[in-house]
Amino acid sequence: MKLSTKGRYAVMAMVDLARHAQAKPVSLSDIATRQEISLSYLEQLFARLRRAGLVKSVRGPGGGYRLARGSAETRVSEIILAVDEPIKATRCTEMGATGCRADRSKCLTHDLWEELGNQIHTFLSSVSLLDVLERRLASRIAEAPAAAANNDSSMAAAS
Amino acid sequence: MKLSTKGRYAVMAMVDLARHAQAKPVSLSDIATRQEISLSYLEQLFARLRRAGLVKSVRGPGGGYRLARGSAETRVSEIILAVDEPIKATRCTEMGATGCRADRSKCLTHDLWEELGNQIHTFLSSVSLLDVLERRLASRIAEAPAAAANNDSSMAAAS
DNA sequence: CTAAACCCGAGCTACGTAGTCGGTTTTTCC
DNA sequence: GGAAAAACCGACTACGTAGCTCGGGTTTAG
Repeated sequence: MKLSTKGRYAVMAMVDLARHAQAKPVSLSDIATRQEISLSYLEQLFARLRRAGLVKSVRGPGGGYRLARGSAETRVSEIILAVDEPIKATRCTEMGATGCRADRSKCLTHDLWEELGNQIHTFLSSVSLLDVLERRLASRIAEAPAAAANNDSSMAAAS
Repeated sequence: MKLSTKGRYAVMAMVDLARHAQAKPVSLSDIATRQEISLSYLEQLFARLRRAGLVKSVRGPGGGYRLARGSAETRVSEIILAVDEPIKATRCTEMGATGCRADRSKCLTHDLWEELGNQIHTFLSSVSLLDVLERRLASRIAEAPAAAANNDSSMAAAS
């Protein structure tokens, strides 16, 4: 799961789309001005979102985009996966399975990154567009039991 | 929390260091050959790790590095924060607080990224070097209750 | 038939990662 | 004391790619 500004832009746009969903479809230029994202860049993002089946397009004047499903059925993880294609993750996966298993010690961290990926995906899968709109971001996740003593709090989302 | 290969290299090196911790300190060239990371690059990483107080150096022949604390007391999150300085996250933070609060609709996703950052940090804080060494990566985190229906499983760690 | 929208892909640019290089300083051991 | 092993330092660079622009289509309402 890649976490870039591209994915963030896509989510911003989709939230905007969900917010302004009405009878009429929403045009990209509306989203562009509201969210301050360039129109042509948005077009690229929505091309991918459409191919992924997350939105439907209506062409011609008065056209625009609609959510393919409801805002409660569209999860953030889907949006990010649609625009940021997955790419390779841990060094050993590039080496094609064998190299990794051959020298165990080299890939001690392998499980760690995989598990981290799972965590991120699980979280983002648990959040729908509607959740974001209504600011329902309950820490769905139980606090880690031990070890969470000090908080070097300088947090920031990944880029 | 930035998730780059730099951070991964640092964690790999620190796990290697924890694994080979003995009476003698571990030299970077040993780590370099075992983990296939260039020596000079490792030097840069360990300079930061040292400044962050995660390792101690011993100079001169037979010198090298030691963990400043035990492997059970060193958390993965600390390593990543030490080498990948935090950087800006959510666009509105760059705009300096006011801009964000002024137009609420623009920052609907703000809470989402912040919460995601918390999730990642919480997870990585819950894992110590010893945990990685012994492959104790229990899904410390409760499965998300609803919504986790489909698994579009193409996962990969962030880059 | 015109204009509003979507659609498409080629191309550009600035930035950060990942890495090199050449050197200095400390310290051990012969 | 001198050689050698290590940490230390900082400047420099190549390269990928994220992020964005441009210039054209194509569809369709009015």
